[in-house]
Amino acid sequence: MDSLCKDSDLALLFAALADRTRLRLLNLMDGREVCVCYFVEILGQSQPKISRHLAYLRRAGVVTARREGKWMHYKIVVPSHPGAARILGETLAALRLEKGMQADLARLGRACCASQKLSSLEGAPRPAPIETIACSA
Amino acid sequence: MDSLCKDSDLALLFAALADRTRLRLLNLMDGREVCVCYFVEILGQSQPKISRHLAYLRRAGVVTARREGKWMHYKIVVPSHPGAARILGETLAALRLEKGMQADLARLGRACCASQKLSSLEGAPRPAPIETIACSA
DNA sequence: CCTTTATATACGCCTAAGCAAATATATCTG
DNA sequence: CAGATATATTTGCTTAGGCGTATATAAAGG
Repeated sequence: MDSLCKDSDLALLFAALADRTRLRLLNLMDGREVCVCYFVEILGQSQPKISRHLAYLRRAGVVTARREGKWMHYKIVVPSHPGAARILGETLAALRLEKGMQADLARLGRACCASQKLSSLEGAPRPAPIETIACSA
Repeated sequence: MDSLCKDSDLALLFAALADRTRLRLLNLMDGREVCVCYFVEILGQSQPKISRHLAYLRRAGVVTARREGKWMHYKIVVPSHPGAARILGETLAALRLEKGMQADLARLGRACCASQKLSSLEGAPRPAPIETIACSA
């Protein structure tokens, strides 16, 4: 089931974070639950690729999925391991400072407001804010 | 030269941290410069394996090496990227809480004091404390 | 110089995991 | 039930990187 389960909890978390695409996904999920269709739209990458990375994050216990009709919503899970939670929080804080990550969030905002117009997102459920992740920053 | 250079600075750091052996090495280097012979002795793993992981950490910019005669000393480099520095600091703090990591440090202390007796470490240079890594914890 | 000691690198093997393209599944709608 | 839509998984290929073993390099000492 968990092909990427190495040994240390932390090593597992780090493996999940060691990919640019997954960092971009996590940044978009920082503080909100996001529908897969937005990831595809915003990252401009293939739907199977997005799904694969989301599956990886899910297997690593970093995110959870919730189905709502045809749509799947993903959000970040605060790790039970306190150290992991702090590291994830620091990671999200660091991502917030990156230009590219800010651009992704800006596109999310725009896609959200334009979801009635963008044919690709017509009727898609809007990203919903959730309780903010504990962040020591 | 940098076969593991992906794209994001952070993804590179996380890849370096995504291995149990490397986390053990970093834990041993937390706050001190350590000679390779101690790593081999304490982790109880083959010298080439230790060297390979140290090379990986060096290529990732997480540690630097210093030669002293026959011996090589490794120590942690505080990343110039502030976010990376915080994440590394949190990581080291989290490792300090792990039983296995504490056991490694205990063995380091013992190996250090017994280095005249342990034939494998006879004459090996002792680990030296250095300035502590910035740690937000 | 030749040997020993300490460390690094190369080689061969194997698995994890990245990608694109194709296909499967689940849900809604008519 | 038959599409259409949204998402997930499989397949096939390629590369990174883990491991053990063997070998290379660097320094020290006779």
